[in-house]
This record gives sequence, structure tokens and C-alpha cells, in this order.
Amino acid sequence: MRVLLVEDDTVLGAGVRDQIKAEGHSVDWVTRLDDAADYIAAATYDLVLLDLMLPDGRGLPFLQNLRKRGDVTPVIILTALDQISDRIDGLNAGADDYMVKPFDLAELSARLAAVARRYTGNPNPLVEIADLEVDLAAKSVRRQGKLLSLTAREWVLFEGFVQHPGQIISKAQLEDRLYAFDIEIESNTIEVHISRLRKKLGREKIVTVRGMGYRLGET
Amino acid sequence: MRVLLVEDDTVLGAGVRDQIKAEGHSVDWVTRLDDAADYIAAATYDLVLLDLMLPDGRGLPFLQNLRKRGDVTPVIILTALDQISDRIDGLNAGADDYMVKPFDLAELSARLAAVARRYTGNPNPLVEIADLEVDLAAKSVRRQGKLLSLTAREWVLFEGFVQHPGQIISKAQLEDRLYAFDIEIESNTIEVHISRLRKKLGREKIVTVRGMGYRLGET
DNA sequence: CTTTTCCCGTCAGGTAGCTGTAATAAACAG
DNA sequence: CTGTTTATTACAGCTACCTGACGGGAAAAG
Repeated sequence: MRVLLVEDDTVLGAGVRDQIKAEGHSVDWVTRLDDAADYIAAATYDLVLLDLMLPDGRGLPFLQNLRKRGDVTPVIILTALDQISDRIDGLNAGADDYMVKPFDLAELSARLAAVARRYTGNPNPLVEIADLEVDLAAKSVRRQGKLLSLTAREWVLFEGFVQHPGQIISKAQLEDRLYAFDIEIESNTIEVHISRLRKKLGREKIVTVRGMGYRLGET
Repeated sequence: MRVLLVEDDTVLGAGVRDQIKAEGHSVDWVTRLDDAADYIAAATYDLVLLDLMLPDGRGLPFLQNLRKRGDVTPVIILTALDQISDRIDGLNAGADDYMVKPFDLAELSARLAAVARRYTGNPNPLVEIADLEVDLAAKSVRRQGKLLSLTAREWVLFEGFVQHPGQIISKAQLEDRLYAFDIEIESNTIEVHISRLRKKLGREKIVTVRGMGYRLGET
């Protein structure tokens, strides 16, 4: 397995690198996001270990960008920010897992193995809906081959429809997908997002069921 | 998505169950490994949330056994904070993820979504009535394969018939389904709705029982 | 730091289609 | 045949929904 380690802490980085090598994998170690981008562009890795705080920027936007470009390489986030919100943001940004520093090296091994198991021999399954190609893992949609750029909320909503094809999803459920359950919303936000989605996907892809909610159109 | 929750703590269990339900998934909740085995054998789940310490045994051997039998249902382990070695063992035993108690419900959502990403929707159970296929979860009816679009009221009425097959339902009862119990109605609204329903479903699907109400036609 | 860009929540005006009502026809029981 | 219950159709009101526009705010660009 080829692993790219993006970590600026030299002590921790060396420890992680040695551990992974000890497991029989090959490791490239960079300390800056710029370098990481170059390395990823040049070679294909089976796993990226990504620190979120780096000298030349934050890791989260970097990861989002990566996913937006259609890259599906498994990413495990390494973070000192032990706040739950950061962890969730990481997962939502397209990370496959996260580890909070300082972490046990044995735990690193276990997660390494889990990710490897999850992804070996699994090219990303594509869901086809009329002229759309949806890659749930990569969070990407193509329409007639052309990559659509959905915003974060748009994707969350659309993902819901794809995961429950044919099922009617109420506006309350869609709200729950977008917002933490304690946050109130007092306007037609959902309708607006649906409208924006339809403009990108094609009007007929999302069907209104008056008084009940929305559902994916028949393929 | 169908979720099996294996957790003996009643407070935590109830919270998790409610959260998952709020996301639109269906949940079965058991507190013993024996029961879990029965449930898994009887139905197919899309996700299992597994506590490791249960009254009738430990979850780890249970999980290993499950994997040994070739079951690949995604499993997320729920474990107390102080059992780090268990977490590693869990991942090695074939778990897809773990969560440390006490965990934030928002984090549960995120991880649920991560698992659901890989989940390719199993079709919901269908109720068959003559040439109709009824999907209660999706609130959809197909007639000879073609999707019918019922309105909100129509669906509520029809759902009532499907949930009580063969049973005679009075017009008063149907009114109660449509309207809050205090609202009065002074016209033949129910009859009109029945008429509209019959036009969509096929005249013979709903049988009039003069003086008493309506019931579903013989399958 | 300033400028620009983009995302998102809110609002208002417009539209479509569901739904209750009533009028009329049909079915049924005695 | 007569009275009663149910079916069907048409229609108007109203509610849920759609969509373009706007501004605040955050992130990216300069």
C-alpha cells in the first residue's frame, strides 16, 4: 500500500512514518499542502494521512478541493482539534476517518487496515439516474459527462434522494439533514435549495409531491 | 435504511434510537446478543450498532463469528472510553467503525451518513394487492409497474385500507384519519376522495359496504 | 488590508393543483 | 315505485409551492 503522510510535526511524522513502514507499506512524507498537491498529482496513493493545521494553510479546504476534483483516495484526518464540530466537518468534507492527536500507533495500524480493507478492489460504484452519474463516495455528479459543482447543502439534499430512491422525503426530514436538530428555520429555505438543485440537475429529476415532500424522478 | 441497535443501556439506547428514527431510518433495538443473532438471522440490516459489553456476553466474539459466517453487514462498535485495546481489536475483528461513549448525537449522524454512503438501497418490503404494488415506506403505489401519483389525502386513506386489509372502515373513521378529531365536515368529501382513488387504482380495489363503510377488495 | 466571489437564508409575488362543496346521476333496499 | 345511500362531475377558493432578487457574511483573490 502506498501512503502519503502530510504532517509538519517532525517528531510525530517520523513516528508515524516508521510505524507504517514497519507494517510493510511505502510512505512519502511531506510537510506542506503545496507539496501534497504535487505528490498527489504525480502519483496515485492508496491512502492519505492529512494533518489539518499546516504551515501553508488548513487541510479542510484542501480536502474539499480534492474531492471536488473527483479524487476518491481514502483520507484519514490527523487533528489536534479535539472539538466534535471539527471532526464532523472533516467527515462531511469527504474524509474517511479521523484520529485525534496524540494517538496510539497501534490504533493507527488498525485504522490503516480498516481503510485498506474497505477500499481494496472497490472502484467507486456509480449510481445512474437518467443522464446523471452519481458517485456517492466522491460526492460528485456528472450530467452528460460534465461535472456539476453542487454546493455543500445541495449535495446533502441530493445525497438523501439518491440514498432513498423512489421514497418520498418530507421537508422536515430534509431540514434534519441540513441542520443540527436544535436549530430552527423559519422560511422556505428547503424550497429554494430544491429550486437551485433542479436548475443544475434538470427540472424533472426531483418531483414535488404536494403536501408530503419530494422524491427522485423515475429514471 | 434498516438499523439494528444492540445496546443494554436503556437511556443511551433510547436516545440513539430516536436520533436514527429522526433521520428517517427504521430501527430495531435489542439488549442481548441472543436477540441480536435472531434478528440478524431473520432480517437483513443495512447497519448494526454493537455495544461490546452486554449482559449475556461480549460483543467481540459475536462480531468475529458474524464475519466468519460471511456476513458483511456494516458494523459500528459502541464502546466506553477506557477500552482502547477493544477499539483496535474491534476494527481488526471486522468492524467498520467505532464510537466512544459518551458520543455526540451529531457525530452519530455523521458516521451514519458515512456508512450510508456505501449503502445501495435495498428495496422496501412491498404489499401486493391484485395488480398493485404498495410501498408503505416510500408512500408509493405502482399499478402494473407504473407509478401512480396519489395526493396527500388519497394516500392517507389508501394507507388505512392497506394497513387493515379485509377490515371494514367506516366513513367516520376515515374522516378521523384525514382531519383532526375536532374538525367537522359537512359534505360528501369522503365519497369524493374514494371516487378519485378508485379512478386511479381501479374500480374494484375498494369495495363499498353499504351502510357500514368501505374495505379493500379481495387480492 | 481591500476587493471580489460565492454561498446561503429571507422575502415577495406569482402559479398550479389539491380539496371541499354542491348539484346531479346512479345504485340499492323494501 | 319511493326513499335512501353512494358515485360522479364540475368548479372555485385556497394553500403549498416555485422562483427571481437581495443582502449579509465568509472565504478566496489581489
